[in-house]
Amino acid sequence: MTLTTAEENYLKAIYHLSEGGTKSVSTNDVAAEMKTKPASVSDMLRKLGDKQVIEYRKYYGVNITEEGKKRALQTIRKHRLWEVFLVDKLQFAWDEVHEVAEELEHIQSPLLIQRLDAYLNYPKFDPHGDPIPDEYGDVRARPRLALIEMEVDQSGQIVAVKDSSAAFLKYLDKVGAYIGARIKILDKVEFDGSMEILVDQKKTLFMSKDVAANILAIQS
Amino acid sequence: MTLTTAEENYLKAIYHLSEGGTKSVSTNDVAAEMKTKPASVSDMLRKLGDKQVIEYRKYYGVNITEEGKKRALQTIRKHRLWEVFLVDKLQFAWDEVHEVAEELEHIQSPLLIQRLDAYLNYPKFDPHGDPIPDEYGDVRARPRLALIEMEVDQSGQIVAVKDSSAAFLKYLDKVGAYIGARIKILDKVEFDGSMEILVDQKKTLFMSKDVAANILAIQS
DNA sequence: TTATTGATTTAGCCTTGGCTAAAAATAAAA
DNA sequence: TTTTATTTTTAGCCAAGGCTAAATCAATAA
Ligand SMILES: [Mn+2]
Ligand SMILES: [Mn+2]
Ligand SMILES: [Mn+2]
Ligand SMILES: [Mn+2]
Repeated sequence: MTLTTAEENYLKAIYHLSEGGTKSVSTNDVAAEMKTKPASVSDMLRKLGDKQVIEYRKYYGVNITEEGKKRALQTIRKHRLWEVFLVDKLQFAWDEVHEVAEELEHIQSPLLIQRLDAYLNYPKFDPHGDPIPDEYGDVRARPRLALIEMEVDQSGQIVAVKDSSAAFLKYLDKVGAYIGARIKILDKVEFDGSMEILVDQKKTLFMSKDVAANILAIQS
Repeated sequence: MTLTTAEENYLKAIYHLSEGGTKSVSTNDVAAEMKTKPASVSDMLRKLGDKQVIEYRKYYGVNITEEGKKRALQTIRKHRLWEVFLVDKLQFAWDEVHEVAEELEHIQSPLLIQRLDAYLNYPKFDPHGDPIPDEYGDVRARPRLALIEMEVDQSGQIVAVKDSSAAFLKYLDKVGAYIGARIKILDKVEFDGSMEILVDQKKTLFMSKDVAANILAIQS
């Protein structure tokens, strides 16, 4: 049973909103995420329910099924592989890839994805640090935490961003934060939650709590 | 003014059927090419006429406009660049690329195509020997003729195929004909139009007139 | 326990791109 | 010139994905 482009986009949104299928999702939340109206979402949920990729009980949100999770992860895999291609091979900036990948992820060709994966040397993470599921939908997730959750004097390495909007990514470029950077928390300001971070043992960075909440790191 | 995927496909079909905009095209011909019904074509022709990419007079075929030609050539450019990518970078066989390129050609991103073109080193021909229009829609076409039009003892080089179906391309692979091969006409059989060809000064190939009509060469 | 409110669904409409069957126009034959 | 055959268009229908407005349900407050 195949999904349309619209259905794939909805399913991906539901997967993300449900945090990997662990919680149920409301019609209104899906509408907000998809920038569409709740009435349109109700229609689509009925269709996705018919196709068994979600479990839909009227008036009580939806839960993604195992089959649905598998489908969503396939689309996510394609999205992230294309992002790697755009950045590594075509010199796109990491803030320029999302929209294009949003289209490319719907190209139907298992051979294409298999070959692309090999060509990119089986990458494990996309340009934003998000893990790329393998062809069976398995994700080798690293334990990550937001900078804002780290304590003063703790060290680590930036591995991903929570917000992949162009605006945020451009800001990170400007201040010199990037995935792979080694960091150390120098100070946390009680008053406004802002932080002072040492990057690569040489550069000091001040950031608001909003920024610190959207940078993910592993501790070391 | 933007075209939908369906409109782009129709326009491309009309461009090809009109032999680059030189002749007008009938509703039935478009229907056959698009594997759809004449009634559906009538509808679409009205839409394309409204968008000024064709000139549509009811009951008398259509002619593609200058604007339409430019649009069609952009789509053709994208199709052929993707085919080069699939063959050169992802190791697709030349008979495996068409369907995928038929989807990829509709991805909307001028930057993507510009970067892809550079990445592929500005190729001038696709894997089937068809010329790739530049970003302004200019095509540097080589004068080509079908093997069947060549005379005994004439020499040349295979530069393209007229039929790009998987079946035909697989057949060419099997018998060892390929784009770039140097050839010489050894014999033409009056009775059935079949031919005997010398490939690369060493291999002799017998082919039916149907095959010979679908291989294009430049004379030398 | 009833009334109210906020979330959700239903009803009805729109556009795109298909289809079939019927009507109409053109082209060909008598 | 009239009839016939072929091509093309029109009319009316369908499914997918949107929308707005109205109805309905569930949860909460009174
Ligand atoms: Mn998408
Ligand atoms: Mn990403
Ligand atoms: Mn296409
Ligand atoms: Mn080609």
